[in-house]
Order: sequence, then structure tokens, then C-alpha cells
Amino acid sequence: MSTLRDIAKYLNISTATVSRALNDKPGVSDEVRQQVLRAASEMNYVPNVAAQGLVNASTSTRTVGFVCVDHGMPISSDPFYLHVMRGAEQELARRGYFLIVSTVNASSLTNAADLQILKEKRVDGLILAGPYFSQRFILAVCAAGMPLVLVDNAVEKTPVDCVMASDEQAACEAVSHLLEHGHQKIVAISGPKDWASNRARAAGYRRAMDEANLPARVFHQPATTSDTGYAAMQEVFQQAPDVTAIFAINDAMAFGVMRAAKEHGRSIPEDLALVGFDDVELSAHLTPPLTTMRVPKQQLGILAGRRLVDILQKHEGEAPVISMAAVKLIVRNSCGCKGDPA
Amino acid sequence: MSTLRDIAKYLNISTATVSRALNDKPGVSDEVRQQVLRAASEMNYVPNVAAQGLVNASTSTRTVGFVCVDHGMPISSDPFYLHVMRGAEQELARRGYFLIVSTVNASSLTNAADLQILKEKRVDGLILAGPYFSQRFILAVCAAGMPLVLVDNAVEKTPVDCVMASDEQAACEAVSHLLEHGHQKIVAISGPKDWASNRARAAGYRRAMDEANLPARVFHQPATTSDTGYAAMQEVFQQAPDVTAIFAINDAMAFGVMRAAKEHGRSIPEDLALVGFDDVELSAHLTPPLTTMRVPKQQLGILAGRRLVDILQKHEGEAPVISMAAVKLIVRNSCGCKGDPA
DNA sequence: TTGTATGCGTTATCAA
DNA sequence: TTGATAACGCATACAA
Repeated sequence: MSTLRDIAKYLNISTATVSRALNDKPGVSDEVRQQVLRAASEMNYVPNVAAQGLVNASTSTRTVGFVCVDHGMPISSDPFYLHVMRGAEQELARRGYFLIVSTVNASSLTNAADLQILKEKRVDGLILAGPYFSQRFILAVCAAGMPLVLVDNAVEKTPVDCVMASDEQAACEAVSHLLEHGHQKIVAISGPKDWASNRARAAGYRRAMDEANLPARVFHQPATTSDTGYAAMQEVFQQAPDVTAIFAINDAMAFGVMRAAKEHGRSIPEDLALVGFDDVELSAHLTPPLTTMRVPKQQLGILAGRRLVDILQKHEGEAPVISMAAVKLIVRNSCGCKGDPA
Repeated sequence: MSTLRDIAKYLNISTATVSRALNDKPGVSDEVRQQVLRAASEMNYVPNVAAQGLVNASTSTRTVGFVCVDHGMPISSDPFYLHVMRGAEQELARRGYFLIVSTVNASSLTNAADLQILKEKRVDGLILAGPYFSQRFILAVCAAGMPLVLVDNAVEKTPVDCVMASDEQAACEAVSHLLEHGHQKIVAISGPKDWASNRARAAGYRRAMDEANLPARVFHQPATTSDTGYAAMQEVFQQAPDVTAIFAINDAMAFGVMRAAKEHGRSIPEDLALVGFDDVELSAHLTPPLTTMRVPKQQLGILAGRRLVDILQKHEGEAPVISMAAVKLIVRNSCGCKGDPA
């Protein structure tokens, strides 16, 4: 409840000195600095953000925004980004920042600059989570001078800070696992081509196939849901009925694959091997349990938060960096490996 | 980017008048008011929260905090409160408020008033989600004059705003379903006695048993996780080996029950019927699929957000209210009902 | 090293 | 109905 002035009065010095001492600025004798620090803690001083935010734009709100887009789908079935958010919040809190979360619906994403959170200058920086943000939108935010970190997204030409899973390599590993099982006719099922993670994962698939001198084929869908996985599988059954293994670009699509396979009387993994990607909660509990690549969702958030604070505190000096979190193969049964005895 | 002064200058009037017009305060002619409103929208005026927050505490930050506690457990396995948060964010955004999320660890919950979010006066009100907040803590927050809405929690004597599921009635319904299957020896498995939802659900169980003139017995555990569900089940097998049906206070505990039953060679539902509570994502996908009571998690958040804004805007006039969201029985197989042909 | 003075954008008080 | 002006709490340019 006490203010800078209270401390100044108490010590019979000026508020300017108190401010300098508290902010580790030069121009204060060590002795006075100590006194101020002690008094501040005794008097339970807490800076007033509003006042700080008001002063010449140099200062900050120590708040960042976490934005993801509500794409109609029942997000409840995919708490992926919620876990990312948790990670971000955790890291941000550790470094003294607060997190404002905001879900925008896809339609309001056209005009870049009418994110309420931006207009009101409530945040020092933004974490944009998910592939639904368009290049144009992202670049517009950048152009507005707002520090930015992308999660599970990336822009093509311009360098922008982002954190991804190591999609390409992990996809390659997933497909290699299928190859080790002896499969040769392996097809990939994916969502939109222009999503960064899809692109990278498809590339990993292609590399693995190429290294094995096998032809690659990717079936694209407009989304990466269970339903589109199902739809993709119908295509596969029609156009490539002899495939023996599927690499699904994410677990949700893999679920659709399982449903389609069951309807076609193909049992997994005997008649059709399957590997997913993400390792969402459900995957371990399906029949058969899904072999998949585990993306460290919370760590993605931690990395994003950490990077954003670095940018904020270093006054955006350095060039953008791309962070990639390691992904782990989780062997369960859908690939053909034997299950746990349990 | 434009300020009050910009508008004032543009219209050749004073900032005071502009402020009054924009805030629907009396003392402005309709004509001027119209002009101001038009100019504001033309000039793309957005109020500066920092400045508003600085001025005599009368004004607000239009921000509320959503805090839940990190209780060591891998929260990832239970995104319950994340869904609540989504609901809150959605409703709050609709009413022009922002949401700061904050996860505190259990240990820092002792000193009520050192929630950073409170000290810094960043929020106008708080949503406290989950049963982990102690009475003392909650009352301390209230005493600090911070508007407050509880979710899935409630205090004993003092009236505090809160939103719950209709736990008592739903539990009664769940147990009734078991009774309709002809079960008589039905036992309840629960967590801590002093959690509001556990108390209410146990009461519902007791009422149903009582109405059927059957003896009731509740096995308590220190938490409501899969592991404690498993532990509780061990007790049941020892102390009441002849039970034929279990009412688990939540799905997580039900998962533990299923595991224990399998180990004891009791198959569900043939040898042991089971009903859970919450309907988390996983429940539909277990073998057998879990019959359970569906708690509308997102709606809980919506209700909490709505109530908090009401409090904030009505200047905390009226008395606290308890909102209870309806809960729906989801019949699957663990209770003994036949499954879907699918 | 320290203090004085000013401004940030808004609301509130008081006078016109 | 309007306008001038003083706060709000802090950071900083400038003077001492």
C-alpha cells in the first residue's frame, strides 16, 4: 500500500533517488541504496503497474498475452494449447510476468490490429499459439512493433521467433519405426499443407521414405481432426488399398484412421499399422493403444515464455530464433509392437 | 493511438467534457455527446487502462484473475479447470473484461495476502477454482475487499459467491441408477470430507441409499486421484468384499477402481458395477466405457465470469449467490447397461 | 551523488 | 452545460 513517496519521506530523500535505487539504476550511493531496499521491504512496497505503464512508454506492464484461436471445433477434445499455456504461465510467473489469455474466433482474425489486447496496450508482448494465424496477421502484429513468439507456427520468409516441436526429425523417426516393422507401402495423412508443423512432419515422412528408396504419398485434408482423418482414410482405401501402414500427422487424425479401419474390417495393427503424433491424453487408452510421438506441450509453453521475456528484457536486440523441443517415440501397440503384459 | 486530449482538441472542447461523454456521465448536452462519440470512433480512440487505473480507485482495470492451485499432481491428466478457465475467459471477453491466469503452488497458499496478483492491484476481482483453497485463505481475500467468485468450492458459515455443479442431486441420481440395476450393496468412494463437492456428492449418495432403506458407507481418501481410488478399492475389498456396486466421487477415482477390480479378477460391470462423476475426456474411451455424471465444465466458468462481472458492475450491492449448474447422467457400460452396438 | 520539476492519460472537483 | 485544474504514482531530463 505504500508508495515511492512514502519511502522517500520516511528516509528524508527524494522520490527520484528511491526510484533509482529500486530500479538498479546508476547514480545512487551504495549506502542509500541499501537503506531504500530495506525500507521498501519493511514498508511492504509494491510498485503500481498503472503508474509505471503510464510513464514514457519506456516502462512495461510486465504482462504478456497468450492468444489462441477458437476454430469452432470443440476444443475440449484437444487441450493441446491449454497445456502450452500452462507452461507459459509457469515460466512467466517465475520471471515476474503475468499472463492474459485471450481466445479469438477465426473470423476476427482478418484485421490484424483489432486485437483488443493490443489496442489497449495491456501487454508488452504476445505468444501466438497454433497454426491458425495467417502470415499476414502475424506480420501485421510484428509491424506494429509488438514483441512476438509463435508456438507451433512459423512464417515463411521473414524471420520471427518461434518454438516448435522437432517435427521433421520426429516424423522421420516415426516412419523409420514403421519401416523397421518391415512395412513398405506407407502413406501419410495430413492436414493443410501450409501449416508449419504439417509441412515439417510431411517432410520428415518423405525423407524417411526416400532414404529407404520407397515412394512417398501424402493425403491432405483441410483440417487435422478425427473426422478428417476418417475422410482421408476413405481416400486411402480407394486410391491405395494395398497400403500396410499409416503415418498420421497427429493423434486426432489417427483416431479417425482407427475408426475407418474398423469399419473396413481392417484390424490394427495386424492388417494396418499406425503411428500418430502429439501423444494426447487419449492415445494411451484406445484399443489398441496408439504408438505416437510425444510432443512436450508444457515445455513448448515454457520455451515460448522464456524466449519472450528474453526479448523483452534485452530490448529486442538480437535476431529471431527458432527453438525446437525434442520429441520422443512412445511405443505402444498400434504400430505392431507387442503391448505391455498389463 | 489517440487520446482524450486529441478528441478534445479536435472538437475544440475540454477533456473533461469528452471524458464525461464517453463515460455516459450526466452533464453533457446530447449534441456534444454525439459529436464526441462520433469523433472517438472515427479517431479510433481506445481508453488507456493504465491512466484509468491510476486515477482515484473509483475506476477499474477491467481485468479479473483466474487462480487455481498446482497440487503437485500432473494436472495434464485432468484439464478440468482448464475447461472452466476457457468458459470464464469466453464470458469475460464478451463483457469487455480480460483474464489473467495464475497458478499458485499449494505451499504459497498460507499467507493469504501475498498473492502477487493482489498486491499489485492488477485485477478488479478473482475467480478461485478448485477445492484446494482453505476457508481461511478465502475469507482473507474477502476481508481484503476483493470481489470473489468460487468455483467448485464453498465456505461453510460465511456466504460467499460460488458456482458448483448440482452435486447432491446428481449424486443421488447416479446412485439411483445403480439401484435400478438392482444393486443393494453400494458403497461410495470419496476424497477429503471437507471439500464442498465431495460433501455434497456423498450427501446425495446417502440420500439415495436412505430413500431405498439401504445402509450407506463412504470410504474417504486424502485425494481424489486414480491412485487414491485404487487405494480405496483395496479397503473395500477387505472390509466389504460383498459390495456389488461402487459410486466413485469422480472419474479419476473410478479409473483407480477399474484398475483394482481388474487385479482382483472382478470384471466390470458383471461382477461390479461402477458409476463415476465429472465425465472427463478419457471416460468414454475406457474398457468398459464409464457411466458417469457429466459436469458442464465450461459452463461453470461462464457462470463464474458472469457472476463476477455482475458483482463488479453493481458495485457489490447484493448478497452472495450460489449458482448450481445442472449435471447430466451419461449412460455407458460400467453400470451394467448395454453398450452401443458401435 | 542527489534533488527538482515535468509529463504520462484519465477522472474528479470546483468554479464559471 | 462546460472548462480549468488538480490529483493518481512513477520515471526521467536536467539542475545542483
